Amino acid sequence: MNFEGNFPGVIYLTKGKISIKMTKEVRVRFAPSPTGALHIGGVRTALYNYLFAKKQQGKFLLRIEDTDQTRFVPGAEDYIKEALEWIGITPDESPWTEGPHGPYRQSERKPLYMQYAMDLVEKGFAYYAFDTAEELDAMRERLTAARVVSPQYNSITRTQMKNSLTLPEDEVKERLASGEPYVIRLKVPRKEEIRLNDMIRGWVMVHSNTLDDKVLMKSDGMPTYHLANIVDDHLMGITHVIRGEEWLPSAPIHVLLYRYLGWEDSMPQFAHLPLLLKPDGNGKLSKRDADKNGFPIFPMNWTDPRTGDFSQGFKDAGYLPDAFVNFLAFLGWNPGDHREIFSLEELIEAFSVERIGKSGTKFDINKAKWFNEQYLKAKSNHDLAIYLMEDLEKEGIEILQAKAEKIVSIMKERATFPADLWKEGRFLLIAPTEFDEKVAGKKWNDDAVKVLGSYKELLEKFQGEFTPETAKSMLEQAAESNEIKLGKVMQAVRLAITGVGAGPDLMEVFVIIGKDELIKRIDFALNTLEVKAN
RNA sequence: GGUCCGUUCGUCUAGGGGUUAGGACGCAUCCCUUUCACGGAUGAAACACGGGUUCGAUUCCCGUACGGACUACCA
Repeated sequence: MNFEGNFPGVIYLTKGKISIKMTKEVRVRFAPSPTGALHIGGVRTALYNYLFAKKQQGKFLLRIEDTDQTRFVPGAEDYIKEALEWIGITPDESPWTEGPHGPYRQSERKPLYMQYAMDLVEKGFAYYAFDTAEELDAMRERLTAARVVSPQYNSITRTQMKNSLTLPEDEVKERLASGEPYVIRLKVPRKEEIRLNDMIRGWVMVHSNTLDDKVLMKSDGMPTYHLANIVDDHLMGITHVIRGEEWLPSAPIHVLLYRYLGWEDSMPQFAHLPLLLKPDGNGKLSKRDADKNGFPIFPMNWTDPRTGDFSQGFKDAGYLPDAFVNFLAFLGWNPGDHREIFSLEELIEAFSVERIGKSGTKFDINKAKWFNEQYLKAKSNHDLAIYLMEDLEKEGIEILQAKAEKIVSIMKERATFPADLWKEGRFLLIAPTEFDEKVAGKKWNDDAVKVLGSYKELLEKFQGEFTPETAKSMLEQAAESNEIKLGKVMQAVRLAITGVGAGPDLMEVFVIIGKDELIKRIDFALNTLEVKAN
């Protein structure tokens, strides 16, 4: 991290150890726009902000950036709230837990912004513009036709447009008084080198002649992102702005705004995060890629209220929140050692902006699955059993907690998602009605028929406690009495009982199924399967 | 096109002027085992290219290529 400028703290050297004491509380914000479901990239931005804040014992705020009323999507705000809740990060200040700097919804802060825009106009750093959309289009077309490389409203073109810089003062007043629509634009200086020290990228320099006169106040009286975010960050005491790389090109505008508003001394430090890229090929990760490759891109299910488009979320696909967070944290960051599994608490402890990478990160769903498996295996049988029982309930099946735990204990090694517990362990509770033909063709033979026949008899006579050990010894006995090696028929036995050729330890399976049911299944298999193999 | 950002195994990445370039996912093989899985072991697999600087560059500098972001009265 580069602490040039306004490092909000003091560095102490005690007993050879460097300790940093923050004299100014670290305050960061996540500022999504409620225009739809929260994209996974946005969730990661929120996570990194949170981790940074908590690591510094600072505050994490959530601010809703809803200055574009045309893009408002009902439900999006609740979605953001619930998504953050799901991954376990709670904002210290938000529209729902107001702090000292509210409101936390920009639409509710509307009356605040105009005075700052006016301040800029008065100081000569901004101006009124009356150009219509058509006039702007015409200007761009004219410039394109004249082979101007990048047509923009800037220090040159503004002299030919309708604004308070070109119009007589009286006319400007008149237009304003008559209620004619207008915007307020930033007057970007013609020749100036704008420098900014990004915590991730170091010094970034941009010449002002490549910047255009950004609209600050829209004709509907709402501020644009550029103005609102600076005003709010300043008013809310934000010390660090951690956001996506897509903001880097407009960061110089923001520096200019801090300067013109007279807030440069308390300007936050910027950190622009690398983008999340498509898994295949190139470009920013989008919902299209997710649909195409069959993986989620949103934290939770989302149905677009305008199109009715449904997207499955990570939560609903069976991802555990801890696993999801762990996976997300490693998309662009690493702790610098070889550890991989981190709880949220551990992530806070290990997190630092210095260890965030610079380059874009391709999205690999396999890694997410691997993390999920790790977390699933680490879960207690007790918790997983509750999950399993809920799944079973949907099919009208009720079992005891103890039995559910037993099932979970042998199934969780091979599950990626909690739902796999039941999906792949179905045969433990429901007898097969058909058999895997491939396995039957290869393994089902006369020997298997003989052994199973004997085994059935032994089971019927058996009185003691049915355990994996007794189940095994009887099966061995059944094989021996037919002078058949048990190993030769094991697969066939498994097939007869479970219907498939693979699964957990068979004796454990037998005990869960139970002696009586076992006998029924042997009968069914013996009556159904035809011997094709030898 | 312009501006800005980036480039280490297929992917996520560690590292950093002298290393057998390390780990993880995935893949392959083997071991464990009644099967599958788990676990363990092993293996294939990378410093974009060209110039400098240097005794030495993957590491520093400059170009080139490639990729990306931005280029709205959207955020």
